[in-house]
Amino acid sequence: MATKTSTTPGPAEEGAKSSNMRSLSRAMEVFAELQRAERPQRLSDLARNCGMSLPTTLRILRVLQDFGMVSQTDKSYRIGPAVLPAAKSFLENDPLAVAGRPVLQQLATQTGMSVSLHTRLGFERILVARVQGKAPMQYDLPLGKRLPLTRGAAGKILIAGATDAELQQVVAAAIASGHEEQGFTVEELKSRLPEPGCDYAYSANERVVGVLSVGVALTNRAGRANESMALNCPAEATTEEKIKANVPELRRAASRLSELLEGSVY
Amino acid sequence: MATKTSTTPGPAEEGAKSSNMRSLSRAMEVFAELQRAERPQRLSDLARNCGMSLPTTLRILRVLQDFGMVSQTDKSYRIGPAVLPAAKSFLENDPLAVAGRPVLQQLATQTGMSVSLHTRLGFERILVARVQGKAPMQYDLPLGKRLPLTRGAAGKILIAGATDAELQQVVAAAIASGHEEQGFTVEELKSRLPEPGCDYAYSANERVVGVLSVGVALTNRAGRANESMALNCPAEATTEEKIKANVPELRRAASRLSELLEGSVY
DNA sequence: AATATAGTTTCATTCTATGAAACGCGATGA
DNA sequence: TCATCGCGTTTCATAGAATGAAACTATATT
Repeated sequence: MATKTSTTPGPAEEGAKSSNMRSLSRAMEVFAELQRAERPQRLSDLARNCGMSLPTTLRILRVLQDFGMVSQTDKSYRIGPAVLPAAKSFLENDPLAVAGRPVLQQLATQTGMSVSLHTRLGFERILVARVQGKAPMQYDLPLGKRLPLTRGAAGKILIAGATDAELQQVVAAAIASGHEEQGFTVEELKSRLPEPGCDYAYSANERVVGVLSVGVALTNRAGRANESMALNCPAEATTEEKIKANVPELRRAASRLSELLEGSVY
Repeated sequence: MATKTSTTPGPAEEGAKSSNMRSLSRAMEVFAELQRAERPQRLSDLARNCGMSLPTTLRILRVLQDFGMVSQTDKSYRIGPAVLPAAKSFLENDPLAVAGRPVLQQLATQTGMSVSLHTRLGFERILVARVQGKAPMQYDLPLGKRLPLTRGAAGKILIAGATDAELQQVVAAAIASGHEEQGFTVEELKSRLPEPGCDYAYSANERVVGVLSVGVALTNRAGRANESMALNCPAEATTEEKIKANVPELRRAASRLSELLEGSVY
């Protein structure tokens, strides 16, 4: 009764796997490109950035618009309202998001720290759930935020066992998304990652200055780790020692959630 | 300098406009179908409900999964985590959502009632923003909720000037989505709609028993009304007279928002 | 007004998307 | 244990959808 959950880490970013369903893949790239840039985009920008012809891009946009995935004002395009019901559906139906909330809540109460749950998507991670701790964590981290795999305990633990080839891609993506400087190398990244054999990651002032964190991966049996859970705390309220003392609790919560996910026969 | 904003009301639901980009249109239908059913879906269900062959449905799902729009556990599919960043992008960049929030906030403070902002999508409307009033409105109405056009002031005002042919489609969609009973007719619907010439709609106990509401449409110059704003209040805290007394304020807020939307040169 | 730039439509060609059929596989039941 | 069934997956030949060049229109810039 093996349960295999996956949101394939596949392309998700710049064209990679080609072949199947070309037009659909391209449409998804246009859609992704629209999100990447904060500002609304013009047709010609989208076409150029996605590397496709104007007519093709236009046709894609028109269909997406018909379904509300894209809206248009004058000549500029942006994400449309149909994504809201989709997000609602995800938050209400995805086992990770649903089962995760109470687990996070309990852990936050136990530890007094903020707890967050991330899913890997391509070469980034996405914040899927979060519960505030006692120390309020001023900086804002809303649901759906795209975060790097290269920084923060919750990111690093997801690439702890990765091959050099994959780390290379991770680094490239982090640079492309502006999370790392231009010259950032795999070697530098490796120096941050947990020692082999260590099942948790630690970070201090890595993604956000003044914040410490520890993170562990959820165990999707028979598959590369795809989700992670982390504790965050402002430096004023904790120390490396103290936050690491919570790793056993964190580990326990993560196992509990992993088991819940296996159990639910979706 | 006419500003034309549109999220085409087009298909969005059951296949309608066919022709262009068949594979993409079908993919969007699969995606929509996945949201419609709360429960995760099996491949064969999706294929049947969308009226397409198994191989085609499978190929579509695989591509959507590559981009995180869909996730799979064993043999069942559901909406994937990539919709969260998309929703975030919408909420942060869409002029309606962005400009709407402060306007709603102010109106809620002024009137003490809950204020909500909706966008038409296909033959439904979607809750895009909401601010609670003093009387807390117990029932939950989260962002992204799909609501009918046939009930509630915010819905009815969006079809106030519609043709019979269109009302017929609205009625069909409302029945299909379970918002209206099987035998519901266009005539019944018409009896609820505001009198011709009246620029606001009123409802009492229509969608939710014990709630009164008034709604007005935003004026996208040169286009069918696509967005609406409404005040809601529990019956204990107001009366038809009292809530209607707020219509001028509501109208004013809606105009203000409409102007903001025109102004922003996106 | 003239020019340049961006968007849109047309159309012939190519190759992708498609479903029928064959296959694999696990579950159910005899 | 074996046969049967249902569902998912792969293969493959074919139809027709997706594509980009080019022509055309609209909009901005000088």
